[in-house]
Amino acid sequence: MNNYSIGQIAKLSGCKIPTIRFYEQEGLLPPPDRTEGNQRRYQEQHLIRLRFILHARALGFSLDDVRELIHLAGKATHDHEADQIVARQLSSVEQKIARLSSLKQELSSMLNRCAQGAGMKDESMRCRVIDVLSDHTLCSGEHG
Amino acid sequence: MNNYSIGQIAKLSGCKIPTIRFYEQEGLLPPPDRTEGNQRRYQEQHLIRLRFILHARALGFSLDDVRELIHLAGKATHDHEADQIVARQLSSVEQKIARLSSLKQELSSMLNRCAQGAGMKDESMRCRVIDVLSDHTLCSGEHG
DNA sequence: TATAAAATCTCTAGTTACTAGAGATTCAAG
DNA sequence: CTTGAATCTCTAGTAACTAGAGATTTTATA
Repeated sequence: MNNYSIGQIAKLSGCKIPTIRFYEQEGLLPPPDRTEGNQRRYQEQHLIRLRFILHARALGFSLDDVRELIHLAGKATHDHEADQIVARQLSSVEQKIARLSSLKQELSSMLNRCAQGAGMKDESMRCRVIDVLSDHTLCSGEHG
Repeated sequence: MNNYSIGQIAKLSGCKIPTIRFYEQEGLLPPPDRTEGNQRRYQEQHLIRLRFILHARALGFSLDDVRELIHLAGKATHDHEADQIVARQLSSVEQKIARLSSLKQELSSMLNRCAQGAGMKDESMRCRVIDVLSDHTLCSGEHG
Protein backbone atom coordinates (compact mmCIF):
# COMPACT_ATOMS: atom_id res chain seq x y z
CA MET A 1 0.00 0.00 0.00
CA ASN A 2 1.48 3.24 -1.19
CA ASN A 3 0.97 5.91 1.36
CA TYR A 4 2.44 9.33 1.77
CA SER A 5 3.04 11.64 4.66
CA ILE A 6 1.72 15.17 4.35
CA GLY A 7 5.21 16.39 3.52
CA GLN A 8 5.47 13.88 0.70
CA ILE A 9 2.27 14.81 -1.09
CA ALA A 10 3.15 18.43 -0.50
CA LYS A 11 6.28 17.86 -2.56
CA LEU A 12 4.57 15.66 -5.12
CA SER A 13 1.75 18.12 -5.66
CA GLY A 14 3.55 21.38 -5.15
CA CYS A 15 0.99 22.42 -2.55
CA LYS A 16 2.12 23.80 0.80
CA ILE A 17 1.49 21.70 3.89
CA PRO A 18 -0.80 24.14 5.71
CA THR A 19 -2.82 24.54 2.53
CA ILE A 20 -3.36 20.80 2.33
CA ARG A 21 -4.69 20.77 5.88
CA PHE A 22 -6.81 23.77 5.00
CA TYR A 23 -8.36 21.96 2.03
CA GLU A 24 -9.18 19.02 4.23
CA GLN A 25 -10.79 21.31 6.76
CA GLU A 26 -12.80 22.90 3.97
CA GLY A 27 -14.05 19.52 2.84
CA LEU A 28 -12.27 19.65 -0.51
CA LEU A 29 -9.85 16.88 0.30
CA PRO A 30 -11.16 13.73 2.03
CA PRO A 31 -9.66 13.10 5.46
CA PRO A 32 -6.88 10.54 5.09
CA ASP A 33 -6.11 7.67 7.43
CA ARG A 34 -4.00 8.44 10.45
CA THR A 35 -1.11 6.64 12.07
CA GLU A 36 -1.43 5.54 15.66
CA GLY A 37 0.35 8.75 16.51
CA ASN A 38 -2.32 10.75 14.65
CA GLN A 39 -0.31 11.74 11.62
CA ARG A 40 -1.94 11.86 8.17
CA ARG A 41 -1.17 9.14 5.65
CA TYR A 42 -2.36 9.80 2.13
CA GLN A 43 -2.92 7.61 -0.88
CA GLU A 44 -2.88 7.98 -4.63
CA GLN A 45 -6.45 9.25 -4.80
CA HIS A 46 -5.60 12.12 -2.54
CA LEU A 47 -2.82 13.15 -4.84
CA ILE A 48 -5.17 13.07 -7.81
CA ARG A 49 -7.76 15.11 -5.99
CA LEU A 50 -5.18 17.60 -4.81
CA ARG A 51 -3.92 18.12 -8.35
CA PHE A 52 -7.46 18.62 -9.50
CA ILE A 53 -7.96 21.34 -6.93
CA LEU A 54 -4.66 23.04 -7.70
CA HIS A 55 -5.34 22.98 -11.40
CA ALA A 56 -8.76 24.52 -11.00
CA ARG A 57 -7.35 27.16 -8.66
CA ALA A 58 -4.64 27.97 -11.17
CA LEU A 59 -7.41 28.59 -13.66
CA GLY A 60 -8.93 31.10 -11.31
CA PHE A 61 -11.86 29.10 -9.96
CA SER A 62 -12.98 29.97 -6.46
CA LEU A 63 -13.01 27.30 -3.78
CA ASP A 64 -16.78 27.26 -4.08
CA ASP A 65 -16.46 26.55 -7.79
CA VAL A 66 -14.00 23.79 -7.03
CA ARG A 67 -16.39 22.31 -4.51
CA GLU A 68 -19.08 22.24 -7.15
CA LEU A 69 -16.80 20.78 -9.79
CA ILE A 70 -15.77 18.03 -7.42
CA HIS A 71 -19.39 17.30 -6.76
CA LEU A 72 -20.08 17.08 -10.50
CA ALA A 73 -17.04 14.90 -11.05
CA GLY A 74 -18.52 12.42 -8.62
CA LYS A 75 -21.75 12.05 -10.54
CA ALA A 76 -21.93 9.63 -13.44
CA THR A 77 -23.76 12.04 -15.71
CA HIS A 78 -22.96 15.62 -15.07
CA ASP A 79 -24.59 16.84 -18.27
CA HIS A 80 -23.19 20.23 -19.02
CA GLU A 81 -23.30 21.80 -15.62
CA ALA A 82 -19.54 21.73 -15.50
CA ASP A 83 -19.07 23.71 -18.64
CA GLN A 84 -21.56 26.25 -17.38
CA ILE A 85 -19.20 26.85 -14.51
CA VAL A 86 -16.35 27.13 -16.96
CA ALA A 87 -18.33 29.49 -19.15
CA ARG A 88 -19.10 31.65 -16.15
CA GLN A 89 -15.45 31.70 -15.25
CA LEU A 90 -14.49 32.54 -18.80
CA SER A 91 -16.75 35.53 -18.93
CA SER A 92 -15.51 36.76 -15.58
CA VAL A 93 -11.94 36.43 -16.84
CA GLU A 94 -12.88 38.40 -19.93
CA GLN A 95 -14.41 41.12 -17.80
CA LYS A 96 -11.31 41.34 -15.70
CA ILE A 97 -9.14 41.62 -18.78
CA ALA A 98 -11.30 44.41 -20.16
CA ARG A 99 -11.17 46.29 -16.90
CA LEU A 100 -7.43 45.87 -16.50
CA SER A 101 -6.85 47.00 -20.06
CA SER A 102 -8.54 50.28 -19.41
CA LEU A 103 -6.56 50.71 -16.20
CA LYS A 104 -3.41 50.04 -18.13
CA GLN A 105 -4.34 52.72 -20.62
CA GLU A 106 -4.90 55.27 -17.95
CA LEU A 107 -1.79 54.41 -15.98
CA SER A 108 0.28 54.67 -19.15
CA SER A 109 -1.09 58.07 -19.96
CA MET A 110 -0.42 59.23 -16.43
CA LEU A 111 3.19 58.24 -16.89
CA ASN A 112 3.40 59.96 -20.25
CA ARG A 113 1.99 63.14 -18.83
CA CYS A 114 4.51 62.87 -16.05
CA ALA A 115 7.44 62.22 -18.36
CA GLN A 116 6.74 65.48 -20.17
CA GLY A 117 7.70 67.38 -17.06
CA ALA A 118 10.58 65.07 -16.17
CA GLY A 119 13.99 66.49 -15.47
CA MET A 120 12.65 69.88 -14.54
CA LYS A 121 12.92 71.00 -10.96
CA ASP A 122 10.29 73.63 -11.53
CA GLU A 123 7.41 73.01 -9.21
CA SER A 124 4.85 73.93 -11.82
CA MET A 125 6.17 71.24 -14.12
CA ARG A 126 6.34 68.54 -11.53
CA CYS A 127 5.01 65.03 -11.92
CA ARG A 128 1.29 65.21 -12.57
CA VAL A 129 0.44 61.85 -11.09
CA ILE A 130 -0.97 63.30 -7.91
CA ASP A 131 -3.03 65.84 -9.79
CA VAL A 132 -4.52 63.25 -12.04
CA LEU A 133 -5.47 61.16 -9.05
CA SER A 134 -6.96 64.19 -7.38
CA ASP A 135 -9.22 65.00 -10.27
CA HIS A 136 -11.19 62.28 -11.89
CA THR A 137 -12.11 64.53 -14.81
CA LEU A 138 -8.48 64.43 -15.99
CA CYS A 139 -8.89 60.76 -16.78
CA SER A 140 -8.55 59.69 -20.35
CA GLY A 141 -10.68 56.60 -20.13
CA GLU A 142 -13.51 55.61 -17.88
CA HIS A 143 -13.34 53.23 -14.97
CA GLY A 144 -15.62 52.18 -12.14
CA MET B 1 -19.31 76.71 7.09
CA ASN B 2 -20.23 73.89 4.77
CA ASN B 3 -20.28 70.68 6.64
CA TYR B 4 -21.63 67.30 5.79
CA SER B 5 -22.87 64.35 7.74
CA ILE B 6 -21.33 61.00 6.96
CA GLY B 7 -24.39 60.07 4.93
CA GLN B 8 -24.02 63.21 2.86
CA ILE B 9 -20.40 62.70 1.84
CA ALA B 10 -21.24 59.07 1.25
CA LYS B 11 -23.72 60.19 -1.37
CA LEU B 12 -21.51 62.92 -2.75
CA SER B 13 -18.51 60.62 -3.10
CA GLY B 14 -20.23 57.36 -3.91
CA CYS B 15 -18.41 55.67 -1.03
CA LYS B 16 -20.31 53.54 1.44
CA ILE B 17 -20.64 54.78 4.99
CA PRO B 18 -18.79 51.91 6.73
CA THR B 19 -15.98 52.29 4.22
CA ILE B 20 -15.60 55.95 5.09
CA ARG B 21 -15.27 55.08 8.77
CA PHE B 22 -12.84 52.35 7.79
CA TYR B 23 -10.65 54.81 5.89
CA GLU B 24 -10.63 57.10 8.87
CA GLN B 25 -9.61 54.24 11.11
CA GLU B 26 -6.85 53.37 8.68
CA GLY B 27 -5.53 56.90 8.79
CA LEU B 28 -6.32 57.63 5.15
CA LEU B 29 -9.03 60.15 5.92
CA PRO B 30 -8.38 62.74 8.64
CA PRO B 31 -10.79 62.53 11.58
CA PRO B 32 -13.50 65.14 11.12
CA ASP B 33 -15.02 67.35 13.77
CA ARG B 34 -17.84 65.92 15.83
CA THR B 35 -21.13 67.31 16.96
CA GLU B 36 -21.89 67.47 20.67
CA GLY B 37 -23.62 64.17 20.20
CA ASN B 38 -20.45 62.64 18.73
CA GLN B 39 -21.50 62.48 15.10
CA ARG B 40 -19.01 63.19 12.33
CA ARG B 41 -19.22 66.46 10.43
CA TYR B 42 -17.08 66.68 7.31
CA GLN B 43 -15.84 69.53 5.18
CA GLU B 44 -14.86 70.10 1.59
CA GLN B 45 -11.31 68.86 2.10
CA HIS B 46 -12.59 65.52 3.28
CA LEU B 47 -14.59 65.14 0.11
CA ILE B 48 -11.54 65.91 -1.99
CA ARG B 49 -9.42 63.43 -0.08
CA LEU B 50 -12.10 60.78 -0.29
CA ARG B 51 -12.32 61.19 -4.05
CA PHE B 52 -8.58 60.90 -4.31
CA ILE B 53 -8.66 57.63 -2.42
CA LEU B 54 -11.53 56.24 -4.45
CA HIS B 55 -9.88 57.20 -7.69
CA ALA B 56 -6.63 55.53 -6.76
CA ARG B 57 -8.50 52.45 -5.59
CA ALA B 58 -10.40 52.32 -8.87
CA LEU B 59 -7.03 52.26 -10.59
CA GLY B 60 -6.09 49.22 -8.57
CA PHE B 61 -3.72 50.78 -6.05
CA SER B 62 -3.55 49.07 -2.68
CA LEU B 63 -4.37 50.99 0.46
CA ASP B 64 -0.66 51.02 1.23
CA ASP B 65 -0.01 52.63 -2.15
CA VAL B 66 -2.71 55.15 -1.44
CA ARG B 67 -1.16 55.94 1.91
CA GLU B 68 2.13 56.60 0.21
CA LEU B 69 0.58 58.69 -2.54
CA ILE B 70 -1.19 60.81 0.06
CA HIS B 71 2.09 61.29 1.83
CA LEU B 72 3.74 62.39 -1.41
CA ALA B 73 0.87 64.69 -2.23
CA GLY B 74 1.51 66.50 1.02
CA LYS B 75 5.13 67.24 0.21
CA ALA B 76 6.00 70.28 -1.87
CA THR B 77 8.48 68.44 -4.07
CA HIS B 78 7.70 64.82 -4.52
CA ASP B 79 10.23 64.37 -7.35
CA HIS B 80 9.23 61.30 -9.22
CA GLU B 81 8.48 58.93 -6.42
CA ALA B 82 4.83 59.04 -7.33
CA ASP B 83 5.33 57.92 -10.86
CA GLN B 84 7.47 55.06 -9.62
CA ILE B 85 4.44 53.85 -7.74
CA VAL B 86 2.39 54.23 -10.87
CA ALA B 87 5.00 52.41 -12.94
CA ARG B 88 5.00 49.57 -10.44
CA GLN B 89 1.24 49.40 -10.63
CA LEU B 90 1.35 49.48 -14.41
CA SER B 91 3.66 46.53 -14.62
CA SER B 92 1.58 44.58 -12.15
CA VAL B 93 -1.49 45.30 -14.23
CA GLU B 94 0.33 44.12 -17.32
CA GLN B 95 1.31 40.91 -15.60
CA LYS B 96 -2.24 40.28 -14.54
CA ILE B 97 -3.45 40.83 -18.08
CA ALA B 98 -0.91 38.38 -19.45
CA ARG B 99 -1.88 35.77 -16.93
CA LEU B 100 -5.59 36.22 -17.47
CA SER B 101 -5.13 36.01 -21.22
CA SER B 102 -3.58 32.59 -20.95
CA LEU B 103 -6.36 31.48 -18.61
CA LYS B 104 -8.87 32.72 -21.10
CA GLN B 105 -7.21 30.69 -23.81
CA GLU B 106 -7.34 27.55 -21.81
CA LEU B 107 -10.89 28.03 -20.62
CA SER B 108 -11.99 28.63 -24.20
CA SER B 109 -10.36 25.47 -25.40
CA MET B 110 -11.95 23.52 -22.57
CA LEU B 111 -15.31 24.75 -23.75
CA ASN B 112 -14.53 23.90 -27.36
CA ARG B 113 -13.48 20.42 -26.44
CA CYS B 114 -16.68 20.11 -24.47
CA ALA B 115 -18.87 21.41 -27.27
CA GLN B 116 -17.62 18.68 -29.56
CA GLY B 117 -19.34 16.12 -27.38
CA ALA B 118 -22.42 18.26 -26.79
CA GLY B 119 -25.85 16.88 -27.42
CA MET B 120 -24.72 13.30 -27.05
CA LYS B 121 -25.97 11.34 -24.08
CA ASP B 122 -23.21 8.82 -24.51
CA GLU B 123 -21.14 8.76 -21.36
CA SER B 124 -17.91 8.38 -23.26
CA MET B 125 -18.57 11.60 -25.11
CA ARG B 126 -19.57 13.62 -22.11
CA CYS B 127 -18.27 17.05 -21.27
CA ARG B 128 -14.52 16.87 -20.90
CA VAL B 129 -14.21 19.74 -18.48
CA ILE B 130 -13.69 17.50 -15.49
CA ASP B 131 -11.13 15.41 -17.29
CA VAL B 132 -9.13 18.40 -18.35
CA LEU B 133 -9.13 19.68 -14.81
CA SER B 134 -8.06 16.28 -13.58
CA ASP B 135 -5.07 16.10 -15.86
CA HIS B 136 -2.82 19.06 -16.19
CA THR B 137 -1.06 17.51 -19.18
CA LEU B 138 -4.22 18.04 -21.25
CA CYS B 139 -3.70 21.78 -21.01
CA SER B 140 -3.08 23.66 -24.18
CA GLY B 141 -1.18 26.55 -22.70
CA GLU B 142 0.89 26.89 -19.59
CA HIS B 143 -0.12 28.45 -16.33
CA GLY B 144 1.19 28.62 -12.76
C1' DT C 1 -42.76 70.74 22.87
C1' DA C 2 -43.33 65.94 22.46
C1' DT C 3 -42.72 62.10 19.93
C1' DA C 4 -41.50 59.21 16.22
C1' DA C 5 -38.58 58.00 12.47
C1' DA C 6 -34.23 58.26 10.32
C1' DA C 7 -29.46 58.57 10.84
C1' DT C 8 -25.50 57.76 13.26
C1' DC C 9 -22.53 55.82 16.91
C1' DT C 10 -19.16 51.85 18.52
C1' DC C 11 -17.98 47.28 18.53
C1' DT C 12 -17.58 42.66 17.00
C1' DA C 13 -17.39 39.28 13.67
C1' DG C 14 -17.63 37.55 8.87
C1' DT C 15 -15.71 37.34 4.07
C1' DT C 16 -11.57 34.68 0.78
C1' DA C 17 -7.85 31.75 0.58
C1' DC C 18 -4.56 31.07 2.69
C1' DT C 19 0.02 31.87 5.84
C1' DA C 20 2.72 32.07 10.14
C1' DG C 21 3.79 30.84 14.56
C1' DA C 22 3.57 28.52 19.37
C1' DG C 23 4.08 24.61 21.92
C1' DA C 24 3.42 19.68 22.08
C1' DT C 25 3.98 15.19 20.09
C1' DT C 26 5.62 11.53 16.86
C1' DC C 27 8.46 9.48 13.47
C1' DA C 28 12.82 7.69 11.35
C1' DA C 29 17.71 7.01 11.48
C1' DG C 30 21.84 5.72 13.67
C1' DC D 1 17.52 4.86 22.87
C1' DT D 2 18.39 9.19 21.65
C1' DT D 3 18.16 12.99 18.69
C1' DG D 4 16.54 15.85 15.06
C1' DA D 5 13.17 16.36 11.58
C1' DA D 6 8.47 16.15 10.72
C1' DT D 7 4.00 16.57 12.16
C1' DC D 8 0.10 17.71 15.22
C1' DT D 9 -3.61 21.35 16.82
C1' DC D 10 -4.81 25.82 17.67
C1' DT D 11 -4.88 30.73 17.30
C1' DA D 12 -4.25 34.79 14.90
C1' DG D 13 -2.88 37.53 10.95
C1' DT D 14 -3.36 39.14 5.94
C1' DA D 15 -6.50 42.84 2.46
C1' DA D 16 -10.22 45.60 2.11
C1' DC D 17 -13.98 45.89 3.29
C1' DT D 18 -19.17 44.39 4.78
C1' DA D 19 -22.90 43.24 7.94
C1' DG D 20 -25.17 43.32 12.10
C1' DA D 21 -26.37 44.36 17.18
C1' DG D 22 -27.77 47.53 20.35
C1' DA D 23 -27.43 52.27 21.89
C1' DT D 24 -27.73 57.14 21.01
C1' DT D 25 -28.61 61.45 18.36
C1' DT D 26 -30.68 64.23 15.03
C1' DT D 27 -34.49 65.79 12.35
C1' DA D 28 -39.16 66.25 11.02
C1' DT D 29 -43.80 66.36 12.06
C1' DA D 30 -47.97 67.00 15.02
